[in-house]
Amino acid sequence: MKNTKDQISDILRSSHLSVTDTRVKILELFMKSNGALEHSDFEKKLAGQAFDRVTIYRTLQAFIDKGIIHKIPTTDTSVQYALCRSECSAEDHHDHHVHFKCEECGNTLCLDDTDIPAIQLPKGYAAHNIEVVVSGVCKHCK
Amino acid sequence: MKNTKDQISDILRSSHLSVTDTRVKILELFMKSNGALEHSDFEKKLAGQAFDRVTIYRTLQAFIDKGIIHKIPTTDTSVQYALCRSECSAEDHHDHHVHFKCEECGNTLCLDDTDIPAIQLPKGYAAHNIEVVVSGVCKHCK
DNA sequence: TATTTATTTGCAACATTGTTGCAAATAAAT
DNA sequence: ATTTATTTGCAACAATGTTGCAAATAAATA
Repeated sequence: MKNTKDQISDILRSSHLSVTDTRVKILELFMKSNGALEHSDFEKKLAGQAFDRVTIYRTLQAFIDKGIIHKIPTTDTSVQYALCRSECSAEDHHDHHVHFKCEECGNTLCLDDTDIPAIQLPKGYAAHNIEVVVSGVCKHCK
Repeated sequence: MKNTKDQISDILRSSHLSVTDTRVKILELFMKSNGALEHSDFEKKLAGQAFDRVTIYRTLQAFIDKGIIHKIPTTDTSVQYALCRSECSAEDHHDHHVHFKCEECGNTLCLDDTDIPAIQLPKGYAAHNIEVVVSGVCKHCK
């Protein structure tokens, strides 16, 4: 059984990204976290550890480009990021699961086993991607 | 049949908001538009007409608070706003319709007649609100 | 392993977006 | 017409996101 560091190196290498401190650290945080993270979370969690704001932006963008993480839509100006499952690739982010935002703890979760139902669009509309974000109370807060 | 200005005054008054130039102008833009609008749209459309940035922020927030408009989630830092239908109120934004973002024209539309299907959440999760944003190609761009 | 090459990082500077307090202007109430 | 309450615009600030470039680091090569 591989340790986390090795897993992370593998993910980076298979995405053709060099293995650097920042990238390892950020992926570690994703793997430790049970929910989505946003940019400011990284600035907080990495505070004092001398990771530049700009580097965090660029790292997250690189992970998006390579299909390692995906964005979750929000109604505010924050951008939530979560790890993709293994099936995702750079070209095709098929994260066909529901996202859940808990109004109590504020956490956003990927409900990996909750499928997105088919939606009957009006005539003339073609769907490429469907995002579902449910808000409410999660099982830990109820 | 009432004209738009009168309709707008009615909406504002019934929400207990004073009828001011900025509010009328912004509601007009919403009524003219066939899709969602974001803050920067107003800065552009109202450019030269001496409406302060801050006033636009406060106007949009007031409209949200009164249930006149609602936000549509996005995966970027923009915030999209669209008119609510008459059934919405300050306490209850029940906009149970699907939102559609066209990848061609960039427009975001409310598909008012497309219902959001029921979603079976895992045990322990309680849903208060469900947001569905479909992206693809709209009927005008196909 | 040492050296070269390619990539990534941190810094500085800047652009954009969102917020707050307060006096002046405007709308509503009297 | 006057008073009262609300809204606006300005200034100043805070937070967030972007770009160019030299220095640092990782990967590739010898």
